[in-house]
Amino acid sequence: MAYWLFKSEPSTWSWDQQVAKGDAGEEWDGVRNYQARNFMRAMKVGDQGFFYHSQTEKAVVGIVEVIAESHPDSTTDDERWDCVDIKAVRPLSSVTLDQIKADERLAEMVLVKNSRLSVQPVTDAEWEIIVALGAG
DNA sequence: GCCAACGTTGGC
DNA sequence: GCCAACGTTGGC
Repeated sequence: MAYWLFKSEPSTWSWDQQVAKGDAGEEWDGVRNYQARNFMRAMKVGDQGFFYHSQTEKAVVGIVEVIAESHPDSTTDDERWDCVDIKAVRPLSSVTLDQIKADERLAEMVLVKNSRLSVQPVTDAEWEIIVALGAG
């Protein structure tokens, strides 16, 4: 099983909105970046990911799970863009970007190295560290 | 609100 | 196929 990170501006699509969708989940649509799309194409049902709020909050706020593998993005007719469906699993006590940057074990995270990429892979080690930080 | 970084587009 | 111009993102 692989781990990922999904980034969203809370004013556009927030954790609360994701939670409101329940087990039915929702498309992670709107991605128009090849790297991010390719990561979504690599996802399998059951993979887990962090839900990250950019902009005002800049924190990992919850855990999501992939419930449908990549398929055409329903928000565009452009066949280049695919997306997966995800559902909220459980909230985390916020792990802020500051905390992540302050932890030298997380210095290689894509979130730190390439902050603009909206869908990213997370290593097993990074996953464990952040889950622990978010245990509250 | 600004600006740096980065990805994408389009002209050549 | 290169590269300049442009648009977008996200941290500050």
